[in-house]
Amino acid sequence: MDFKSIEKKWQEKWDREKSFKAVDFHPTKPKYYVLYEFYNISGNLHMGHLKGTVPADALARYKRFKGFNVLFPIGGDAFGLPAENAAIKTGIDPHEFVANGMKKVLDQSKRLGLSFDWDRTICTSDPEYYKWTQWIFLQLFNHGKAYKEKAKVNYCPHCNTVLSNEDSQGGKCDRCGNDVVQEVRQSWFLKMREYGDKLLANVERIQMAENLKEAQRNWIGRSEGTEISFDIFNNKDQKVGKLDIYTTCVETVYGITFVALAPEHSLLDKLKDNIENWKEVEQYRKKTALRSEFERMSDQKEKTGCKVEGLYVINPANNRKVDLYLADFVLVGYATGAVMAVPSHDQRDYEFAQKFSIPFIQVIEGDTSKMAVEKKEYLAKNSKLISSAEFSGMPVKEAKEKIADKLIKMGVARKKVNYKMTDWAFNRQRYWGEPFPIIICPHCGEVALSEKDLPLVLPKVKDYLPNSNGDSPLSKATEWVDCKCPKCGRDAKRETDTMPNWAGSSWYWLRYIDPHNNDKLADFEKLKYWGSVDCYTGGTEHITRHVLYAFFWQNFLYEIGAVPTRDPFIRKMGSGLVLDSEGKKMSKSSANGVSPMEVIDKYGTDVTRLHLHFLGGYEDNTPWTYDGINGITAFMDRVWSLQDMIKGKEISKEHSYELASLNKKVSDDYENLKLNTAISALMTFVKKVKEDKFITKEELRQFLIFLNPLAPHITSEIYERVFDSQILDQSWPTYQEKDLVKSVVEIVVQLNSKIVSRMEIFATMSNQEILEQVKNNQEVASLLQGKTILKEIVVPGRLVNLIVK
RNA sequence: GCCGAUGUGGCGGAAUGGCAGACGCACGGGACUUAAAAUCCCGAGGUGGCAACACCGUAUGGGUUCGACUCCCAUCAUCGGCACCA
Repeated sequence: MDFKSIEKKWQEKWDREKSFKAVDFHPTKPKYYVLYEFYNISGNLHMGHLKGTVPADALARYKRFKGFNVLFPIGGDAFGLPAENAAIKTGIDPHEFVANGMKKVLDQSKRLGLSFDWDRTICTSDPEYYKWTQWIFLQLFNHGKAYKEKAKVNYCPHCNTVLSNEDSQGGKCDRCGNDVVQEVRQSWFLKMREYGDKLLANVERIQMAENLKEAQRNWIGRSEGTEISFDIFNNKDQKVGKLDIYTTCVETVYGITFVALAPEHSLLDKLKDNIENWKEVEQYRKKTALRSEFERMSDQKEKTGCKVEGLYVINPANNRKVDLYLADFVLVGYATGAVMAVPSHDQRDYEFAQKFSIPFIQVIEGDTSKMAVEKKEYLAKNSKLISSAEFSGMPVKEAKEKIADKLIKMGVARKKVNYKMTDWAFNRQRYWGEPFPIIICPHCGEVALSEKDLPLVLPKVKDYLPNSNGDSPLSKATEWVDCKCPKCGRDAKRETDTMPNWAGSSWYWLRYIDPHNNDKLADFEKLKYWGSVDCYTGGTEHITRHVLYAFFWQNFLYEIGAVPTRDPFIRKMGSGLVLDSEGKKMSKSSANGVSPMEVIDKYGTDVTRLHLHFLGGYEDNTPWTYDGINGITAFMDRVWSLQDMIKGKEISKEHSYELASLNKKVSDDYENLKLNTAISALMTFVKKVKEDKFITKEELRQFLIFLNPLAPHITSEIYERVFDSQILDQSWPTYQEKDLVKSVVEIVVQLNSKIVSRMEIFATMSNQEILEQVKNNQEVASLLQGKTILKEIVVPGRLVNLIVK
């Protein structure tokens, strides 16, 4: 049997007949939206793509049999580095690179037998698409959620571009892996921090693995605390300013012995004239400026700092004078960039105080002789306060609230929530991205284009490198850059930075719903019909970037009435990685990589699909190996040979139980993307049929449908041959609950939890009847002689356990 | 350091608190074959025993339970996330 020609035949047929077209507003079928994280257009598909697409495909095919109107689309994430780098290296126009790349991955997808609705294919670098990415940016801008500001941003000197925090995790550029530095630059930001609580609510609502949820919560980094205002005085005891400090440990306020500021803190410049050791302060600031924030964060051993002479603050809780220090462990980007330091109860403060001989005031019970007694410890023990005025002797948990109340009543403090997540640095000095629909006018500032001028098309250029002054490559396209201000009509220039490649992926699932709409990002009624994505598959590496961005934009679009729901996805299934022989992630760049196309050429698509997913669960990492693929090939041969074993028409009594439980098993497994156990259940059924040396026509029919989501080609072929009709026209077989119960079952008989016997009983028997049969059993009866039964445990269909003495 | 997930044969991996190791791979034996491959049949967690069988076994140590891979506590290891976050 020639799998290759069979697979080709069916792939061409599906393509020709648009077999997997989703229907808007289907009159009878309920909708189901399956999404796979679209392709980054960079080259060929790799094994990782199989790991994510095939389970989604199986789910989509299963749901169609189940009578759902399934939307299962695909597209290309095309802006970004691969195309830009190819352009720089080889001079190929990124437009062309992407067009070729798209064709390649779509063709390869067809060879994988994926049942996408090809008519909805989108590509983020297509002006018809990015018109709406720009439109969303305009809305963000017009609603005050996008702003341009001179601020410290992550910058990759290797790629010559600004990066977001999400793109600089661990201080490394997400793209090139080189160290990221921090620079003050004019940058665009989206007010993502403002959405912290809403994103957390999305995290709670979505169905997703706990470790992924936790990663997102960590990234958002919400904390609740108190912000306290400290008055600042000069050495003539004149009040010269105010300093706000955020703390989550207000209970330690009586233990403050110094206050530490981030070296970059703007207060220093304001109070420069009062600072007696300005030279020293300036030097320290310069020194820390040379080290990136990442360096400072990773270097935790040696505390460095600098005392600020001539200024002090007053602790409002007890009116104590407190010295002021600069310390590079204080980060300017978090909270107010200032810390109230309590050496006895914070290990960092402890080390800093030791180094600078700052006194300690212990305010909570515990042994602070070797290290600080920190929050975690004293909260767990609910220790008592000491040396804290009227709060001394109070348990921490109570004191925490009472002290906060007191300070709030005094008017020097307020409750505050903080996030580690920052606003999204949204501009890149790149050619291959969405141009900002913004004109920079020397008189009016940043002026938004009007919606009717969208899309603002990216001009074709010859030179893809950034300007030597660090400006974006687009700055060289002067004809495009020079324009008139829409507000005042005078000469102005376009924004020449482009959007990050995450922009296009932050809303693409919405566009699939109405991909060719010229008036709206998608028709609202269609958005309502398709709703949230029911199941979103893809890798886990984007969980703190793409998925959070997706939550952010969907919330915003919901708030401006552009979409009907706050939740982009109902369920997110994170797929594991395919590992190479070294145990490393297999990707296109991996040296030990195996191309899915090469496996398909040798073994066929169906076998390849089954083999990879038989190796391990969807969420687990799968070490790739050819070992075992022969077993899959043999299984498929056996499936093929079922055609020659048909005897009888309807479901036989020999197989009714097996068929019904197979139905239940694979249904559950497809729903949960557990393809490995679905495959083993299918194998077990074939084994049983082979043993019995027959299969009835109806049994084969159902079996083919059960296998079809995994092995769509061969099952389509056999179906056509045997039944002279199309498998895709069939619906999922149903079964009766009674078929799930074997009429006769073997149970285990235990005496004092030890197996002593096995016997067959009728499944319909009551517990009483079972017990009777067990006790009447000769073998058991002899063992029971002279013993008293203390307890009888019956687990229907499984076992009887008699506790005797 | 904090948080999360995971830990089962030679290997990949199965098991709503109820016969651990399903389903496969690799392996051993047999059938077919001049032979090999393919295919088919049989075997197989470990230890002891010719055997029936016995004992031990799901990272380690405790606990709950008639019964624990599964639930609880502690420890260890691996992977992942966050990390001087005030």
